[in-house]
Amino acid sequence: MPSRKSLIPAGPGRPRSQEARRAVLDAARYLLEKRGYAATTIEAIAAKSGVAKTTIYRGWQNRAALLIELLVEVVNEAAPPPNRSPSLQALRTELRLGAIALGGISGMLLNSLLGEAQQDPDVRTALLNGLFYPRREASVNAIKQAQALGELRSDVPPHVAVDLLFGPLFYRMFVQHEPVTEQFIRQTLRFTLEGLSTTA
Amino acid sequence: MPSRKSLIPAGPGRPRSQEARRAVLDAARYLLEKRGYAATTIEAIAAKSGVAKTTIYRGWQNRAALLIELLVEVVNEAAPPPNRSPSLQALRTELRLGAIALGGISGMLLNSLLGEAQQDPDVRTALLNGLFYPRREASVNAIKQAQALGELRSDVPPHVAVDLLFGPLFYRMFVQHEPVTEQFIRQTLRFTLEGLSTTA
Amino acid sequence: MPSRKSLIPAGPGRPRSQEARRAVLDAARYLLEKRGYAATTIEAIAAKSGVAKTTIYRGWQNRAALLIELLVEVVNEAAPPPNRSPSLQALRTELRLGAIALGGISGMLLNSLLGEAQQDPDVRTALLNGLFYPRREASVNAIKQAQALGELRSDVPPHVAVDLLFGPLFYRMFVQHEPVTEQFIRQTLRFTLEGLSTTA
Amino acid sequence: MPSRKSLIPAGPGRPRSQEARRAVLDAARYLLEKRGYAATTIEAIAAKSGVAKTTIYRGWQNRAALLIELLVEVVNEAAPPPNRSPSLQALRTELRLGAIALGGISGMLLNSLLGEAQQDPDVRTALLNGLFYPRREASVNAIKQAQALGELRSDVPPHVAVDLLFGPLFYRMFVQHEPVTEQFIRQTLRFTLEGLSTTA
DNA sequence: TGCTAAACGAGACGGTACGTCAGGTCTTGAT
DNA sequence: ATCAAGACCTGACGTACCGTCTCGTTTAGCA
Repeated sequence: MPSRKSLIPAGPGRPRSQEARRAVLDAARYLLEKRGYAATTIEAIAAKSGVAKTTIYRGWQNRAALLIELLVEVVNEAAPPPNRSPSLQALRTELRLGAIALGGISGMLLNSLLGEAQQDPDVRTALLNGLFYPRREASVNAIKQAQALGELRSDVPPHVAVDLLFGPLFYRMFVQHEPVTEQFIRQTLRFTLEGLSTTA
Repeated sequence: MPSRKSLIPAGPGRPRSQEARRAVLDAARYLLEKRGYAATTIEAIAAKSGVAKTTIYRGWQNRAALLIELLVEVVNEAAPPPNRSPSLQALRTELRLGAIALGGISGMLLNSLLGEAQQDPDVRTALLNGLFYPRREASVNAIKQAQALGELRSDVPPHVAVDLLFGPLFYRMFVQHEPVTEQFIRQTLRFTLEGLSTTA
Repeated sequence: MPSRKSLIPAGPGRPRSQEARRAVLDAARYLLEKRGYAATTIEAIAAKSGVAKTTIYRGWQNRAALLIELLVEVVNEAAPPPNRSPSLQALRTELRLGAIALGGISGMLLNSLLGEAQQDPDVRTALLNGLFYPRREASVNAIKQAQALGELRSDVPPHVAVDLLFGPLFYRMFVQHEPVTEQFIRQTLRFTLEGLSTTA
Repeated sequence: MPSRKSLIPAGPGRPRSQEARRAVLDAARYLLEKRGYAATTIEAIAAKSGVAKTTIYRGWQNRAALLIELLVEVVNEAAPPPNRSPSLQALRTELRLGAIALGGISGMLLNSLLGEAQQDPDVRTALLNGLFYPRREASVNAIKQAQALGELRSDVPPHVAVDLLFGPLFYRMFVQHEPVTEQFIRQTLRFTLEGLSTTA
């Protein structure tokens, strides 16, 4: 058995149950996959996981907080956060991984949460801090390095370049007017990067 | 007094009240602006508008249908559907108008509805048919014409080109990691079009 | 089918369902008998009766209000309110009927409700107005008449006389230190009335 | 510092805290007075007294047990159990004392506990054994003695006589249809005893 | 002009889920 | 061994909206 998180001073009282925490997240994941976002209620999660509603509310402020944590977990599983080799090639990889990572329930989950984020600034902040900013940081660095190496034109602000690259992917994800195919990813990369490259 | 829609045979019984319809949409709009998406419930709309819930449900299948109609109305008000001069310049205009049109409540409303669309295919279909496809059609035509005139390279599928242009805008709209500024629109246009143009 | 209570002006909107009302009271009665006061929760009543919780709360402010109505109903069933022949004999009858009426679930129910009345003045008021005062009134009148006829001494305030007669019965009911037997009722009547009568 | 109960061999481990016990009862009393029966929850008592819920449950089986102990304590404080001079005069005193003792929170507490007793036989038993039977015993003895001395007629079973005397008092206490005044106590005594006495 | 049919307002209905509260139990570390 | 602290499961609370239903009341066009 893994010893208690001794990093946290472990105040008085019975410690939070890690088993319960896991059971909740697993149940939420199961429900999302099998029955969709709307059916993934706190009530249903409690019933499925065997963890009491009160315990869930002790661990997360609301449904959104729980699902954001789950989303981050699922996404990081599918596409580990990129922390090395900030090259142009890394951008290709990140874009591809992103497309894959957001393919399953996580895409649906992200979309739904962005809907909630519209009404609740806390949700938005949590999504940005938990998911977008960390990954964006890496991509921005890759852009900067490519600019330093002369691979990309320097008159494009890195943040804008990132949006030009990732925007089309997320656009199709959100609106779903057309499917996100492997070919579409290739085309996005090619046509956008050619435009941004100094060889233009 | 506005004459009845006499194109429809007008069967027996009392005709639908156009005043009620307007009152409902106006109340929904008011509530969206003042109290947000979540508070814009059918119940609240009924109370605010003085129109009975039953009557609302006679006119729209559910809350989403009502709000989609409202969204289309508001967007078309702010940015009338582009039906002439399918040129490269039209694309610039459309992109700018889109940014403006989605600036107020309509952006929030669209985001929230896309969240619902995730769970309800009907909502998605209605959004696509009512909002996206018509405007997309115009943009695609503009791209095609520009390709025919040699202004844009021909090896880019028009649908993809549209996504490359509009993706970054919607991306920022949805995620709101950074604001959609006038400058950002300009940069998107410039860097994307330069890349897609034959002058590259 | 009994036509609508046309005594009440029947305002706008769908009228309250009398079937639902009956089903709720019947379910409450059943639960009280079979599973006791504590188990007779709104939730259980809703489940048993098939009437939605919200509908129950629309009809009664809380559990106590519902149970008071049931209590009054049950008691009036077992011992119809005495409205004639205000004689000494009527007192005997009323005392006997009271003992019988409070024998079944109504005794338990009354006790429990008096407990709640302790904490909630509204409950107390409802109990007094719905159950105690009307019947007390009749008994007081009987006493007065008997005093006028010279059957009872006149220096006893009627309200006090009523309490002397009914107190012992309720005392045993509430505390249950000893059972309320037919003999006890007889003894109460005899020894108390002998003391109160002018023949003393 | 109050020395530990050193009569008990003081086995291993930390001795049970008498301070905790007192703190619990005092907190319960305070809460009853200030915020009523419903608000006197175990949770609130624990918070107010600084004693852990676990410890409370070690000392009492449940909330009712705790409150019964408190009730007995409070009542015995206000009206010490009558253990001498079993005379007719003692009955007068006991009745008066009872009225006084049940005047404050103890009346409310007793009523509420009798409500609970309805659903829980243990509560009833505890109340009878802890409060009613001991005092009743004394009153019954007083009656018997008075009968032996010829002060009271002998054809009245002593238990019944006690109920005739105390019933009216408790009746008004429970139902609270009218206040328990000093005059009412006098009247009860006078009219009941006159009836029961051989001088009738 | 009166009949008929549908729309209207009002609001009750059966549901689902919410977030909270207290009950009584269990698990820590500290005394 | 007992304590304070506090997490745990359980069950009920009362509320908010959902979308449907029944009323009695307009409001037209047709007869």
